[in-house]
Amino acid sequence: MSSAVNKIDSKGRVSIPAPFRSVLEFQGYPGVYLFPSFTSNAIDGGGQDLIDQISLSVEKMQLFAEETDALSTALFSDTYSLSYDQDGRISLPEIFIEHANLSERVIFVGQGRKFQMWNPENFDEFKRDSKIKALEHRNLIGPSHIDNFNKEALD
Amino acid sequence: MSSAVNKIDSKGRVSIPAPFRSVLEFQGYPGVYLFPSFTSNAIDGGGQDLIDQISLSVEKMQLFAEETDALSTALFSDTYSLSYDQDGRISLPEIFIEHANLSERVIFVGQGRKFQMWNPENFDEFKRDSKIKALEHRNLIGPSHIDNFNKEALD
DNA sequence: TTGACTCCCATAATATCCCATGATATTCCA
DNA sequence: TGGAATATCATGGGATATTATGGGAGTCAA
Repeated sequence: MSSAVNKIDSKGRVSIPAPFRSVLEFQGYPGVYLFPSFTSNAIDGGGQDLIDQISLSVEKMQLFAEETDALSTALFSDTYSLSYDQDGRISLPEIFIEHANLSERVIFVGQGRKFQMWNPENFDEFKRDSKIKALEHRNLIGPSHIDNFNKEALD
Repeated sequence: MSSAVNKIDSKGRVSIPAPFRSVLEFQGYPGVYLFPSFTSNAIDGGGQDLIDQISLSVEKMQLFAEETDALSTALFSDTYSLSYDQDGRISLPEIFIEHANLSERVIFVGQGRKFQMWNPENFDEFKRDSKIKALEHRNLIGPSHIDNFNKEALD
């Protein structure tokens, strides 16, 4: 998966990088699920697998707390299921443009089962952040495929 | 899933967002069932599936209840079945305008099999509150997708 | 008549389809 | 192996379809 920078064209379209698409299609749905990252100015994305997993967590949560019902409403309201066109492009809802501070270009960063979309400049900044340094450190300890994805993103 | 803001025009009409319509029509009836939410200043909406499901649970409960009418009255008295016109618009009964405190615009919030209609400002507030509460009680909830959202922050 | 509602049409904005092109990557074959 | 033929991909842009919204005209009831 690794990472790739693509352009947002004048119509607001952006290509999902081909390697990402093949993973998504393997999961059965020719499109992506996108939602704003809770903790950073990025967009979290994934395929059917990711959304199935999240739905499951939500159901579990609802056994324990009524207020999580409210939370899932809040989260799902910002979750979009976007199927891409025959050229593999989607057009981003305004809310994502704002949340991730996007303009010309987007970087797709693979993270195993999911991926993130960033404004490339913001991502560079984030890379310098200590949280990523911590992930780098994990590479030294025990390589996993998730860590490999992150390593490439950091190169 | 997803959400969309639409306008209430001078005649009191509002378009049901196209993605929602296609789900409703798939359920066999070109219209919506609407009823005031019990728990918030919002309107709950859905298609044939939702109403079938509610009817079924009411019937089940009535097998055990003495005052059978009270329950279904409570549930159905404020439930409207509104078919939309060829442009996909409905006009909202006054009771909903009041209950959800609507004026210019409505936000439609998808929730899987059903959806809600809110005054956009009220919904923003609701969204903020539920996220804050969820963060406060994160430790009580256990492993969940909230933690996924926060994993980066916690590492 | 007036007011509420519906049907119908117009329009602007947006989204989608479809094709072209240049760049890069991959394959194939002498 | 080297280099031409082919395929894949990101991107641009024209044409078309869909959508949300405004407003005119008709219907019906009070």
